Amino acid sequence: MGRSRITARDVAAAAGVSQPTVSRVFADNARVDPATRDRVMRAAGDLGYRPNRLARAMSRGRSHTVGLIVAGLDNPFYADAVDRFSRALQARGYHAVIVTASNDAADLDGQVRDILAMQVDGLILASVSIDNALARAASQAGVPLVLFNRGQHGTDLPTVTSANHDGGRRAAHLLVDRGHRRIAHVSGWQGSATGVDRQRGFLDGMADRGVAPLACIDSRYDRDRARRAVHDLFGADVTPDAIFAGNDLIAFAVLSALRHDLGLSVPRDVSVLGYDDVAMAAWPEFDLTTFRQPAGRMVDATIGMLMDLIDGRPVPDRLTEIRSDLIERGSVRAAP
Amino acid sequence: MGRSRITARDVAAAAGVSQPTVSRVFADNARVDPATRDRVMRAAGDLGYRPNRLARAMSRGRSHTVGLIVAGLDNPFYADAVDRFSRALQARGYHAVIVTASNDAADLDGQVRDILAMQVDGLILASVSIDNALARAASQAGVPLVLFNRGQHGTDLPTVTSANHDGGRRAAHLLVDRGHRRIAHVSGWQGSATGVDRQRGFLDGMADRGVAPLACIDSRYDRDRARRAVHDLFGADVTPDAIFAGNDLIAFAVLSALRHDLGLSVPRDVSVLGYDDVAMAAWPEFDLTTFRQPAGRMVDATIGMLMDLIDGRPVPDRLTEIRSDLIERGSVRAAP
DNA sequence: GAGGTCTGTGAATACGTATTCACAAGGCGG
DNA sequence: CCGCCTTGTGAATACGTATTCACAGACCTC
Repeated sequence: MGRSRITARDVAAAAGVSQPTVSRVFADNARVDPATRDRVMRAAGDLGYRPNRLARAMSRGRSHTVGLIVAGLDNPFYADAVDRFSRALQARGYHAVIVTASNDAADLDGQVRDILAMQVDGLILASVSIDNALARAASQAGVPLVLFNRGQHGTDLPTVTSANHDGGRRAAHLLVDRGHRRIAHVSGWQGSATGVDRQRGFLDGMADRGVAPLACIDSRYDRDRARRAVHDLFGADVTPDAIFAGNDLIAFAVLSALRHDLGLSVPRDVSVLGYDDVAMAAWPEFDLTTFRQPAGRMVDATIGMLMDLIDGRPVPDRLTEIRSDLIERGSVRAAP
Repeated sequence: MGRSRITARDVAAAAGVSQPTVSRVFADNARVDPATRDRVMRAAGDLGYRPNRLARAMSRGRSHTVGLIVAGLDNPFYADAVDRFSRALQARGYHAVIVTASNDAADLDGQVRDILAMQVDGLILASVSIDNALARAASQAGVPLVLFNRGQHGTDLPTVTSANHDGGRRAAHLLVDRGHRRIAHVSGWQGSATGVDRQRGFLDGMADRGVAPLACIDSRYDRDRARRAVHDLFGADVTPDAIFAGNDLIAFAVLSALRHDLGLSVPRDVSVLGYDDVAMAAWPEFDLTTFRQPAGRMVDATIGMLMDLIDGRPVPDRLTEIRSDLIERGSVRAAP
């Protein structure tokens, strides 16, 4: 097991040049005699040399590495996002160091400081919010960060989300316009900006139409909690005829509870509306009407913003909100 | 934006000691006077110093970083595995550099060499198989690797999988024992060891019982292909009364096709058996009987094996197969 | 043909930490 | 009181690359 890595010095010796010349050949920005370059490239090929990225990072002060901190990988939306992030970064010569976090702020602090010690060039926080102390630590270290789909109220940290408030509002409009009057919201976690914004949008949208919402129940993005919420809703005197769910996974849980626990039919008895448009939403078991968060566009915007920050380019907008389009399937009834 | 990272030298100056002493305090294996240690720790705390992990890696020849190459993040089983891997590695002071790969060998080669240049201490290949040239490149670089759930026939690379052949065989036994005689297999990709082993096990299990399999169709882990396979099966003269699916995702596609395209009832008309036991299998829409691949145990075994290899400890078994237990739910009919 | 610019390369050094080596101070046994 | 061992620390150096600086030679201009 040869820990005998080939170094630029080895290549230099083989090609009859000095180590800096090898470095210049691989740097691509310095002028090298074509004949010399050929010799070096041939020697490098023969020896199987690849520049040590750690050493390069040390020397240039750029690791070409980005920290990707994500919670909720059990949600296919975020699994998909991680997939896209990693590909997008690779395409730009970067690599992602992945850290899976809980929503526990104490853990997160250590994890972020740990990953900052790895000299990442940037930080993406997906589905995770951070406090000001942490944001300051990152900015003090000169490491830019972008929040993905989990804005932070009361800060001006660069953020990419879908237009959650707008989506929530349009959800309310849609359900009212389809003739529903007893509309409940099984919301996302009210400790997350995503959950809060969608709920506020929903409430504003209801107010727009002059209809009082039946109830808002926090599911905390938990399937069991969502199921119990449905049971509670249907145990009351006035029962909903439509449910707006905080995201698709919640909507699936709501569908299960309605159909399998309560024996109700969707959308005949109750309409269900989701948010995200994960792949499963199109499966015939769910056939979920939902607002699509365009993961591809959101990831591209995030990467673009991060790269601008890393390279010191001005960032047009610190807050990018991408509109969610309604994907109409079969879980919300047609207009009466 | 201060690129002005605090270095050990700064801490040394503040504490009135030399840089190596600071290094010793943080190394934890060298003897330092308690009073000195206190002064250094205090200074480090005041300045917010954390050792630069890149420099540490350069100096020690250990990056405490592992490459995690994964395909199929759209399968919740692998999303869950990534989550577990990242947590398990963090718990041991390691970090994961994630690379999402397709099953295209040409891409993979570049990606692996790229990540080797990052001086990772080890490599985990999840749901990805590699050719011998690549394995040699890694071993030549002195970087151990472990295959997770995608063994490689004809090599002796360290591998952790579930007991796929055994599982396939028991799948056949179960279906025959439940009175089925027209059993089809909508298999996983026959370019993957996982898919091949489960199918071979299935065929051997059928032979054990003296029942001829109705058909084996390669779904390539693709939902549409699986759906077409079901259509084909039910377009033939003899139609199946049970289907063993290559994994849970395939089983879900099969269920959709049976119920929504063909109007059949499960398990009354057809039994469906899966493999993996992803979380969704327990949802009432699917209620899937399946073999559980214990992700936690498999990940632990993988990490354990990799750490042994990294630290130069002898590895008890290069091939770890973890038995899959049957999780009986409602998609396979009871004994007649 | 002298002075100037341009091109290509090597020597030296920086990046931040860990480690080896040397050394001073202190404790101890004889 | 001398030699020896132990303990704690600093000076020097290594890890592998990128970059700065200096310099040699080629080429050009007037």
